[in-house]
Amino acid sequence: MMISTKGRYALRVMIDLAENYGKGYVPMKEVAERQNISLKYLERILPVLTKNKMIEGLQGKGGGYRLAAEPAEYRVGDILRLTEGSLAPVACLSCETNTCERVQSCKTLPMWMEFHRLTNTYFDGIALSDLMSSDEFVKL
Amino acid sequence: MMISTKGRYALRVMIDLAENYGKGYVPMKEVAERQNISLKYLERILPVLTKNKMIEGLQGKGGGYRLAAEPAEYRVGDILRLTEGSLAPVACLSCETNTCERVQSCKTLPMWMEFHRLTNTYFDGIALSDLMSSDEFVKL
DNA sequence: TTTTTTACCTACTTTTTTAGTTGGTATTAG
DNA sequence: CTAATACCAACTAAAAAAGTAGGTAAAAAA
Repeated sequence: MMISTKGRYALRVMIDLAENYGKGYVPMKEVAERQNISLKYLERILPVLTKNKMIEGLQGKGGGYRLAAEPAEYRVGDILRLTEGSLAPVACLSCETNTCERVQSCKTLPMWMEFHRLTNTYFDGIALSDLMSSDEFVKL
Repeated sequence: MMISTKGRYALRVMIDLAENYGKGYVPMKEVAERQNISLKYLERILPVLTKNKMIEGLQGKGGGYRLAAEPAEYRVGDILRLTEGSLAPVACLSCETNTCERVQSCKTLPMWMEFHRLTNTYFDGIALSDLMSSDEFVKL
């Protein structure tokens, strides 16, 4: 399985916040209930999104989270790469610590690279706004 | 990471056998040495390929494995689906045990389904013969 | 100023998956 | 009979995934 709960939950939270865009700060407790996800687990997933300015958190009563920009500004690819670390299909692509000494002769590497490119292109082609309830998701 | 060693090793074994196609049975010991993979681990991975008639094993001295058909007959997608179980990006797609009760309202499901289709199409578009040393792998 | 509500933080735990290893048995050629 | 091979089942160690526990800090409302 390529996408873990981290990425899937983060995406669902982002969609939820997108659907509440413009209504101020939304408490994560509400999102967790709506999405039926453990609040505590969500709290562990969100920091990477706030640190990368995707969402903004406000502490205290009346606080919560909100999107930092319009839903159309967000690419699903960015959200998944942040939360999953990478969308690479095999380890030797995910970072520069490529310790594989067969790189030069590897017969499958080009295939993995091309698939990686394809994956990024696909998810970068989808905006958060494409996944909101009002829209029907249609993609060739 | 989507593809584990099971799928990657199986693919390398298949390429190795493809490059020795027509030369009779090749002992897995040789393949393991060439590919620098534990023979014992390979022995655990291969049964699914033999049971599905992808390769043929012959016991005893002078035995080994060989492809059951020409390299061009094999699709990378088939090899990966057999060894990895499925190429689905998320669990809710990989089988009919879809216990998720949000199926109807899930805003991300169509996106995962389309990516799944894309993935299968990509890997089904590559034949084992495309990965052999003689060929230069070029794919749009 | 006290209470309540929220984000934010760190360490721990449990379960599952991955990546093997160990120790064999069955079969076949020479 | 011996050597080389495929074939088989149980076990193990390490890592990752998925989530819990138990707080602190900040801000608004009472």
